[in-house]
Amino acid sequence: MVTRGGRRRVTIADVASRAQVSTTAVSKVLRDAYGVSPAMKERVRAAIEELGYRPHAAARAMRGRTFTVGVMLPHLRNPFFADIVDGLTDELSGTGYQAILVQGGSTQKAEKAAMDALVDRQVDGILLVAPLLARARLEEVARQVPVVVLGRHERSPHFDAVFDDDETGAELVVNHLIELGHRRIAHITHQDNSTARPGDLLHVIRADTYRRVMREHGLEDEIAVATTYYSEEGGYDGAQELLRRPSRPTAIFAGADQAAFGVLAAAHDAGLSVPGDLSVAGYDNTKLAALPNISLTSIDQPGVVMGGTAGRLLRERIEGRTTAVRFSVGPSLIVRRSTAAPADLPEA
Amino acid sequence: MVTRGGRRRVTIADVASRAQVSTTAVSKVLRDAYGVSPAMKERVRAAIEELGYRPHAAARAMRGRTFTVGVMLPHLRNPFFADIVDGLTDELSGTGYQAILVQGGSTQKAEKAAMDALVDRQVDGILLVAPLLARARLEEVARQVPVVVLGRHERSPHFDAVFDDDETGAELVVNHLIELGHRRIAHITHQDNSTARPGDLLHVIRADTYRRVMREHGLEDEIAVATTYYSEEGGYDGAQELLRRPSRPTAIFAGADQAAFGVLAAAHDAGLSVPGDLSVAGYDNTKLAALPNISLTSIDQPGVVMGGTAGRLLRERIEGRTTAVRFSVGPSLIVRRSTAAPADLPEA
DNA sequence: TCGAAAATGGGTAACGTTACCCATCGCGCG
DNA sequence: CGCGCGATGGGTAACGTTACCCATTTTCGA
Repeated sequence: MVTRGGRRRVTIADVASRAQVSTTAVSKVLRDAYGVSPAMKERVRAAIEELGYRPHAAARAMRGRTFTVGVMLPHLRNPFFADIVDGLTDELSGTGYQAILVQGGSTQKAEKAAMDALVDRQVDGILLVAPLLARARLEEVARQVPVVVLGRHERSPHFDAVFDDDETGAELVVNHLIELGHRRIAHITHQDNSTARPGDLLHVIRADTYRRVMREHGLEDEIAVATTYYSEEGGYDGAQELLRRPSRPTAIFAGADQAAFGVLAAAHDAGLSVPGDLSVAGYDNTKLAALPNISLTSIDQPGVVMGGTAGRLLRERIEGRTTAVRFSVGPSLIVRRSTAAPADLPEA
Repeated sequence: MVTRGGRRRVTIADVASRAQVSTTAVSKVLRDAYGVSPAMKERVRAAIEELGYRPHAAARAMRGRTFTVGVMLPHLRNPFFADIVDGLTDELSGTGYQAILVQGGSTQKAEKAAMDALVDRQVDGILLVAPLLARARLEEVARQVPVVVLGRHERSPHFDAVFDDDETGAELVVNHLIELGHRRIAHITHQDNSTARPGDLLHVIRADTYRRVMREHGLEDEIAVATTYYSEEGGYDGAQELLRRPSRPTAIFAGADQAAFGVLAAAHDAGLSVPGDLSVAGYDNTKLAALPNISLTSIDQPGVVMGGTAGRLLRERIEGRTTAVRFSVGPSLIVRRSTAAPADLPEA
């Protein structure tokens, strides 16, 4: 290891000698601990200011808190994650906590490595966004550090869950399409590589709800699901597959906007007009969905609220709460120009 | 701080007693240091395996390396950043290094805080993506830890720079529009909040190049620049402003795809067809640009390569290199359907 | 006025790891 | 046969911070 040229870091000892107090005193001031007179507090604060002291997070990690929360995201491509992180950062700002992010990737191995990386760095709490691992594995981590899981409907006594009511969301979409007069409504879902209980995964819930609503309207024979990925390529491939089927769907409900964008591309390449020949709906209401050229009907999830709530729950857990909390937010349907009545609608 | 229920962490001492060697020996094995016999190495490895030992990054941070590199991103909304991070992660995989990300935000204060957070966490190297701070401030950090800056054309003796040749890229776009027959070509640039030397900032280079190429073609009187932001809103507002001007442009070159998406929306809302009434070009060639409904002419930057290179340079610096490197990648023009000859093209 | 309790300040041993140094052993060479 | 050196292994003092405990001073009620 090369020795860097910079001056030695300002430590608590430097502050102590400057303020003519003990290092213990400085530490107490920093932590707002008991046993400090206002006068001493003032002197120490001044010394901190003058010397530009910043706590050494790694050293703190050896003893106390790091004032760091770790966030694991599957990837950075979904703009919805940006909302979550913004909500979290907002909630954390002013509390002295800093968020660090790591990429979980798409395999369980990579995800485990990412989680371990956070544990090894001694973060005070971890937010897991849409993890793949089985609940038992998450609970293992939750035994070591406070955990909040976002995007899974888990009911665990050991960590909190924040999620969108995907059942209601999917219902809104499918009902909307049925009300428009569609019967051959297909769905594109996500191929998971997960060992979680299927019923806890948002894409499974969306797909199951799609099937249930179809059945409830006597459309069980029209159920058609393509299992690809919640990504542009996945949407494209899924749509191609669905459009090749003998009874071509008149509407496709993609489980995520990203996939819906791929559906739009596939429709275009197949020479189908949207919504003339095919209605398309997504989920997440990403900003792009609102662009006039796209104008995608979608489900809005309050990502900022979800991220903020996750941050609050994490802080509560760090402060000592041990009872589990589940927080569900309500989705809302945003109708745009990608959905309309099917062209061949038989007059009622 | 609550004491967590989990078992005590496995430490180097546990491994040592299991393998019947000293902690020093274990440390040596971990670091591949000199003075270990193959036999001992094997024993220690076995013990590590059996106990599931993982190095405690925070403890390492007190003495040696953390095997962590920090990445500061302005935000998570630009999918181009995902490519950079993927490139970096790829390059780092197998080397034992882990990347952690922090959000820099849009103010210099937030950016400074984000950088400090990385320094305080004792990362071995830092990748700064499109930072706002003045070079002197970056060099201050670079004195303490290896730094690579991505997206600025900086020439500093103290850190490496990885960037796209924005001059060539902007030239490609403007020449393309001129060749199509456009004369009233406008540009949307980014309002920076930066104290960096303007000539080092990519958006300034793109804007300056736009002006230069226009002048070189005798079009100095047609130069029109809207200074908003590289974001959808920014593109929308900028386009509105440009389209209100007396001599309405027939083409708009937005400095980033995100802004170009906003331009498309503004054109739509103004009742202008693209490319019939207005040609639009972007920069970055994000995936969305390729969607048939958008089909945006853009400049492709090899983000994965840039991120990978940044990772390599960072590792080299961590290994001891102190001479500065600048790495520039070549952009390429991707022509799509958002650009065409202007409608009122006078026959030549 | 005395004693006890509260308020205030500091000493010190950890936390897990690594860098530096020293001790031992065996072997080859003069 | 003795010496020196390379190979191998370990002891130990940091790194910067905090938690626990103890010492001293101040306050206040009886």
